Amino acid sequence: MVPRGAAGSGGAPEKWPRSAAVDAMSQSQFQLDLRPAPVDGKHLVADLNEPQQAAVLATEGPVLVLAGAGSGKTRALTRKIAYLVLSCGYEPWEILAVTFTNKAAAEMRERAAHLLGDRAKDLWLGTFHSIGVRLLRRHGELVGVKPRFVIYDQSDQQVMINRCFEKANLDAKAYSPKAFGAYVEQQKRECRGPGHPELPAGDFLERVFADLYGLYEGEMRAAGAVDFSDLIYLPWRIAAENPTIRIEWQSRFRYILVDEFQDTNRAQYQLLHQMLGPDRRICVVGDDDQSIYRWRGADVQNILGFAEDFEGATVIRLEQNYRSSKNILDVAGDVIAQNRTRHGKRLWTDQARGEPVKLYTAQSDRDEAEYVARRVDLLRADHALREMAIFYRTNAQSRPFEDALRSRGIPYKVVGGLRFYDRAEIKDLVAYLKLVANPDDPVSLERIINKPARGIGKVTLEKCAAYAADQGISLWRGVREIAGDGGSIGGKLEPFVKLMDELAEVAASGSALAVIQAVLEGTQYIELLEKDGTVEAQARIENVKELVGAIAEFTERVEGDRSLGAFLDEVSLVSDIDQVDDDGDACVMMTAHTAKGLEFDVVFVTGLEEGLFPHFNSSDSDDGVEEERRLAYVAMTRARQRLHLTYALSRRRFGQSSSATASRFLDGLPQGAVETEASSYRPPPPLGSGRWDARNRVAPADDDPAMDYVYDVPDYADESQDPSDGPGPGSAVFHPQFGQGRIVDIEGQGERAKARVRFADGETRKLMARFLTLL
DNA sequence: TTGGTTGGGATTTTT
DNA sequence: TCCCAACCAA
Repeated sequence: MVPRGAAGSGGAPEKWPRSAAVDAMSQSQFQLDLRPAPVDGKHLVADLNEPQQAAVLATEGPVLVLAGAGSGKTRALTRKIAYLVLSCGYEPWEILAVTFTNKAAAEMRERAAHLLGDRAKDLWLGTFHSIGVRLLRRHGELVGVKPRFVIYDQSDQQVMINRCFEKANLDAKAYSPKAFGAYVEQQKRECRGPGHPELPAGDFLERVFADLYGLYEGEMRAAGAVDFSDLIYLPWRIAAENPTIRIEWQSRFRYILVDEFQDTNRAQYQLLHQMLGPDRRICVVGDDDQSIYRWRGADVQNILGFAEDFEGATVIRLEQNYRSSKNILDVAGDVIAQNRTRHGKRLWTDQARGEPVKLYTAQSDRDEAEYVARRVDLLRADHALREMAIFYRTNAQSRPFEDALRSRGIPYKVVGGLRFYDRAEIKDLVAYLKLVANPDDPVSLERIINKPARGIGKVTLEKCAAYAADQGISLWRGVREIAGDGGSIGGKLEPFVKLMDELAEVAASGSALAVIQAVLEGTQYIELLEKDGTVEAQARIENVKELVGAIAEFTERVEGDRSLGAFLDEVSLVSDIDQVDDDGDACVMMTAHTAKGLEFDVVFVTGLEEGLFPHFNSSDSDDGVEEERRLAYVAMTRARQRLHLTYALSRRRFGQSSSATASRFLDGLPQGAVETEASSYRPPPPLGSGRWDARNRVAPADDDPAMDYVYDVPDYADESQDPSDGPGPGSAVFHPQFGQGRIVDIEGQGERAKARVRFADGETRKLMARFLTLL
């Protein structure tokens, strides 16, 4: 390959946007010499299957790739990028590739680097949000955003909303600030700003919110802050309102690729439309069966209607799965097949059947966790721990698994829950950094003005706020002016103002690392924690050190004056999954949502109970249940070799245990592919036979991981758990001959009770209830 | 202003 | 069960 020399660095896309003159120069003068001659792309697709090849080679006009789970879409996508650059004459910075997470972007860049070398650095590759930040940094003034804006996360935004409620004299109890936050997000998702004619104004509340929306936006701009939705909405507005910019973007992004297209929302779709030139060179990749973010505003219609929206679009289906064994694919396929609203496709594989999918019925959440931990321990012989993952519906479910793994000394890693950057001590320190970057940010200021304690309480702060409002200046300027006036309040404020001035000086000449060190120095943050001496304080110190480490690492990566701002941008946009590093061998656990896009040798999908997975809050609508089912499908299709499904008959919630029944997603699993395992407990009582007795428990067999527990006997003697309210229509049951089923109805009582049961094979049979065991 | 206690409420999922 | 917000005492 011809080295790119001068034109390469001169045309560095990071300095974007270059003036038109530079563009013209680099193209006319250097293009002939330095653009590598297009190479025949055959070697790039030689090892791909036919539809994958088609996806890579379709470079004119809109392309929709419907890519099933594990069908090699990332591979096809990366090859396509390489093909565009190496064979079609695109420069890397003319290609925009949007991924769902930063981690996915980093992976794609790394893969692209194998094919493109250094040039991969120049690709526009990131999440919608990170791309949005870059666009907004450059052109934000056009929509009233300062170039040095900070990004508010959800909790910062909530604080700002509370301020607005106070300013507007609204009772936070009568008009929920949370609901308003959701309102703002929803409007921006629909590309509607304050005063937009289509803002909902039906009821009183909506009119109150519509007014408040204007106030909120004004306060955000004055604070030099943007919220998450702004990162999409504002770039869209810039393009929509400024034809020159729109044309500039369109000619810059000559080819656009979007991954996980099923989870894009309307604003993202609209932004794409703005950036897309008349040639419509766009390739979107997604899977309607894996759409799991409808609750966050994702619009499946984007992918379902793509072919109509983009007339003449090429549609390509990737249906061969390279990831999972046939048994796993069969089970997942049967689960998703029960959804009505889908394109309808069936993945296939030429892999072997593999291990049967294991279904385990646990007595309790603890029993479930013990089973999983024991399995993990056994499977360590064949699989690295990092190749084993435990998935659950809600973060709160992680604890029993943590306990069980810890007690066996198995290293594990919990992904999600409380994010690193959401921890109080980290938020404090980041708030200092944010304030240095943008002193007008009142949310960060209020957070840290009295951390550590400086005797600045509510009253003092209110006086400052009143003064600032009176003078029409920012809170920070109000604080600074009062600090200088020699009064008693001023005396308390002065040291703080002095500290901030010092920090600003450090920031002016130093890196982000220098600033954080000055913050720690000036606040004695670590020393104060040390004095505390508690275990929690120790953990906090560790976190602080980790933050400093992260900043040090970052400062090396990004040089110079931009490092503080760039670091803040990055921390504002990291997600849980981005934080997962591959070093260290540990079993990982996370929610099913977080699992999207990952794969493991061994997967445990846990808590498959009615009300939990599918979750109550989604169970009342068909759409809701279908989304839950897709989520279950996503979770199951992460598995390469072994898939374990588990549920528990009793589960602790809010500290007390309540009984549960098997999830409907376990109904009708394909007989041949699934193997049932029961817990060590003697099965619960036949219907109508009275109470279950712990004495009936059979002795566990030593070598069976399911037979490992002799404790945790469910407390059926407890009044609240009277079994009479257990078995009934809907209960999951087990029959020695017909397997699992669900009771339709029961006749008679005691020994002579008969039940009609719908079994997994779809048949409904009438049987003596005493031959059934309640699951 | 601060720090502690107490009572009520929470749990869906997150860029 | 745990976490936070509101309240209260010093």
